[in-house]
Amino acid sequence: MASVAVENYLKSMWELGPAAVATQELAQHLSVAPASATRMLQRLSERGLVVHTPYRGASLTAAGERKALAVVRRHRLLETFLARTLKLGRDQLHDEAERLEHALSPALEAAIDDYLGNPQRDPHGHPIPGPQGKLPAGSGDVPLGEWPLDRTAIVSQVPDRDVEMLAWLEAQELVPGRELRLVARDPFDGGVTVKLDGELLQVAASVANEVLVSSGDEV
Amino acid sequence: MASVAVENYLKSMWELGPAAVATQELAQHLSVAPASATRMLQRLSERGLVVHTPYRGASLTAAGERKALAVVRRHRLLETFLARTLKLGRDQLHDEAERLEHALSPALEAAIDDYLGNPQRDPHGHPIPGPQGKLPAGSGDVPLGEWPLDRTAIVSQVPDRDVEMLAWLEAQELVPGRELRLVARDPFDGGVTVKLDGELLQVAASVANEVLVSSGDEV
DNA sequence: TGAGAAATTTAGCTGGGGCTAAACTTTATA
DNA sequence: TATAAAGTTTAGCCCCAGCTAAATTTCTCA
Repeated sequence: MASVAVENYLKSMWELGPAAVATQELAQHLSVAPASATRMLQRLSERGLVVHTPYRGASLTAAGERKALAVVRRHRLLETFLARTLKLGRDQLHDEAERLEHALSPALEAAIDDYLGNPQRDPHGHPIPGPQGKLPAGSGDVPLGEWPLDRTAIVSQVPDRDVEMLAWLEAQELVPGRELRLVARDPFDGGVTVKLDGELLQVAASVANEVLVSSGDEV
Repeated sequence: MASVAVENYLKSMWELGPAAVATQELAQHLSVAPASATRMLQRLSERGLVVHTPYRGASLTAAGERKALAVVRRHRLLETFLARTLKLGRDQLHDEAERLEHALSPALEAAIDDYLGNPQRDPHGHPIPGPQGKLPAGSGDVPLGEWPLDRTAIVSQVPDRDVEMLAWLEAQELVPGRELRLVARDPFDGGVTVKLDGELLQVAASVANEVLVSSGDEV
């Protein structure tokens, strides 16, 4: 039903939401001209997937969000599937899933979910929406930069788009499941120093904002 | 580079070839109007992928065939991969691979090939073109209907599109690798009677033409 | 062999989804 | 608070790939 383009717009809207998304922001995220985004928002609006207030941005309707989450689910299931079967590195997963997510039938989606044992998180630690679009908790996850000093944390989520950052994180073994402790916070730019297995590591603010951690007490 | 539509046209051309393919035949195979096929043939001709003689049909150029075989390769690798990992039935494979084949990157194709150990045949027994588009032998395969009487044969290929026929074949366990013997041939319509594990089975001409067998002596 | 049937191509339309340039709002600043 | 800058939308264009109807070519058979 929904074309590849429509699915991508909805997914981007979801990723940039839930607050109203500016036309330009959306256009940049999708690498299209602002005028193209405007037109698509108008179409999505007609289809009831988006609420678009001219000059004020747009946000997903409930129906739009449902469709967006279906795409996100397929994406994350695919990443998990490719990692599990083919042992692809975390940095390869995103691009591959990005293409395949639009070609996955409901039957195949179900088969993959089944094969994987209904996973709750993908290899980046991102929660996988359920078949009806319900997102599992993941609520306790906070940016590494905001974690209190001297309390043990477990890395729960790393970014998936930024291959550079991902490679660096991988090299430091700063991956989901890793345990660490915050030993210092730079008061100006938000960079932090963490201790991993006794080793001290300097983490830039941009990275500390993208890496999420939790106490590890959750399911 | 090549759109989904272009890839599908090339694949159909290859499946219907190697003799010149009539516009109507192509159109039917792709479920489009004949006029649409004409226009696409003209475009493919401009791009040097096809030789089109107006009113006389078209055939693939070497470049076109290379691209077609790349699509076929992805299709058959995907079928093999899905069967191996997800245990999908032979009758589900085709449709799924049909969609995914257009979204497979070279890197992922290579990873799958590797994971599978460079398979030579897909689950239907169809030969998988190599990375450079070379087709493995499969030369000894002949239609079941043309096999000599009373000589042992091994089923080597079954159709992949016809879900009905595939289900029937599956039910009779007439699948690649199965051993059988021709005990009678209907002189009029080409139907045959085969013996499977001592059981006699009547096989209609339409089926006997689609199922390929060999002596099993090959690689 | 010549007329009708069948196949094919051309002409002209549709819609999706890009783009740039120009017009219009909103925001920011002097 | 007026005006310039920034953001957004409209207007008008492009290509792709489908469609139908009409024109053309080829085939067939009386």
